[in-house]
Amino acid sequence: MIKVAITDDHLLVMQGIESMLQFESSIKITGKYSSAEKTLEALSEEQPDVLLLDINLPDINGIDLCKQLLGLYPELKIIALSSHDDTNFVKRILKNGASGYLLKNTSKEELLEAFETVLSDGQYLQPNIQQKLLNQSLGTQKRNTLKPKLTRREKEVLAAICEEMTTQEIAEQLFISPKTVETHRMNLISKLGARNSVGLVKIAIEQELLKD
Amino acid sequence: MIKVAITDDHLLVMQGIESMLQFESSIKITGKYSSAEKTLEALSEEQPDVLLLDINLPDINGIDLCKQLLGLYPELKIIALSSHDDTNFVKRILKNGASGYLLKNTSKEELLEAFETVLSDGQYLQPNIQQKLLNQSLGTQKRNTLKPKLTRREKEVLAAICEEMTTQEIAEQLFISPKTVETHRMNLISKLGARNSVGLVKIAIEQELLKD
DNA sequence: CTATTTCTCAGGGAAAACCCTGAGTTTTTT
DNA sequence: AAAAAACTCAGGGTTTTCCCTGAGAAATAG
Repeated sequence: MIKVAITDDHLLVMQGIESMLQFESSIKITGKYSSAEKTLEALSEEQPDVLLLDINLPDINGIDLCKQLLGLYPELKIIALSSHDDTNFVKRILKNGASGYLLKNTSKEELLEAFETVLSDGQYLQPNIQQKLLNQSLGTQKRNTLKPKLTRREKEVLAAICEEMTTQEIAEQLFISPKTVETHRMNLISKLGARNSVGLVKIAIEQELLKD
Repeated sequence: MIKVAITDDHLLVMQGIESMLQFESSIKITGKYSSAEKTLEALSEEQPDVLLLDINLPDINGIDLCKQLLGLYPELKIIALSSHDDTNFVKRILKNGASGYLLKNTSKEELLEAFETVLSDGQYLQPNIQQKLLNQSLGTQKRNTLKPKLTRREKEVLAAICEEMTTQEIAEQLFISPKTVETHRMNLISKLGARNSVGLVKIAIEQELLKD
């Protein structure tokens, strides 16, 4: 008997999973939580074998919650649930200890297979996501997924530029010299291939560079 | 007996709705479609009274599908389903004929109420979304309230600014003096309430000021 | 511990953007 | 035809951004 818990703020998804698994005698749903807080609270009482965890939670970032939970309960297997198949996202959450990644268009069969895989210490990814990750690591990708890596400071400066702040204001906000802000701005323009700050903002919005 | 169909590429959501409504004798789910294409195909055979339509479909933009369906079947009531509560998004889909908007964290009671409301030619919005829209229209928001009217030239200049062009370049492209371009830029900043060109671009993207 | 990356800062100059005022011309609306 | 709105341009000044070089300190990765 596998004990499964679900954390998702979408009732429909919760219902969907429950309905899918209701006639599976090997599965028992031991908990349904609609927020990170409730999950933490409930797991302090009793831990399931597997937690299906929605990434887009209202209160906390799903990745942080994942990290936190695994720190508390190293035996717990977490399968990330998401609507998006962004590979960078997948990589991030897997790096933070999740054992699997499922899109919400999954099937009962896939769910069951995922449970088995992660409980025998494997890692379960949906085939198409696996393919994508593979392509990415092989460089077989088209062009668009060239998501440049920005450093912490660069992200902060970029965010401030997007807020229509001037170099002077950014410097004061970050407690650094205006010259340093300029350096970051120039590095950003160079890294992102923009011609000026306007291009920076466009790229930041398009590629969602500031999310997380 | 209300005939309800669902279009959503997430099996879990589909299952969730079905499971929620399975014991409602007044509701009959007449179709479940995982893509826009399948929906169009199926509705050409038989139309439901209400269609629960996920906005984020793989093949077509949900808003376009909504418009298309209502062109074909004016009697059809469409309730948009989404994970996001972006008010601009809500406004857009309602303008395109949808009768309701529900987040995926809805409940059975709300679903049933939504069905009733839209079938009696009303418009159903979740209370919190309604509140948000209200606040927005009351000017409780920063700059999103008014849709500023831009002149032909202003749109051209704005578009060029968004292309990362300098005043000099824009002047050459439009065969006008750089001074004139500056004037337009200043008028834009003033009209749109931006602090600089970066703000201009952000607003242009957010509010789709350059579409037509 | 070492190598690499990131973060920090500066000088100095060119270019672009920002901001005001004022004003004639053309186009559109009434 | 008159009024309003949009388009045009300029003078003249301030502020900000852009761009280069160079370089030490701190944090991170191997």
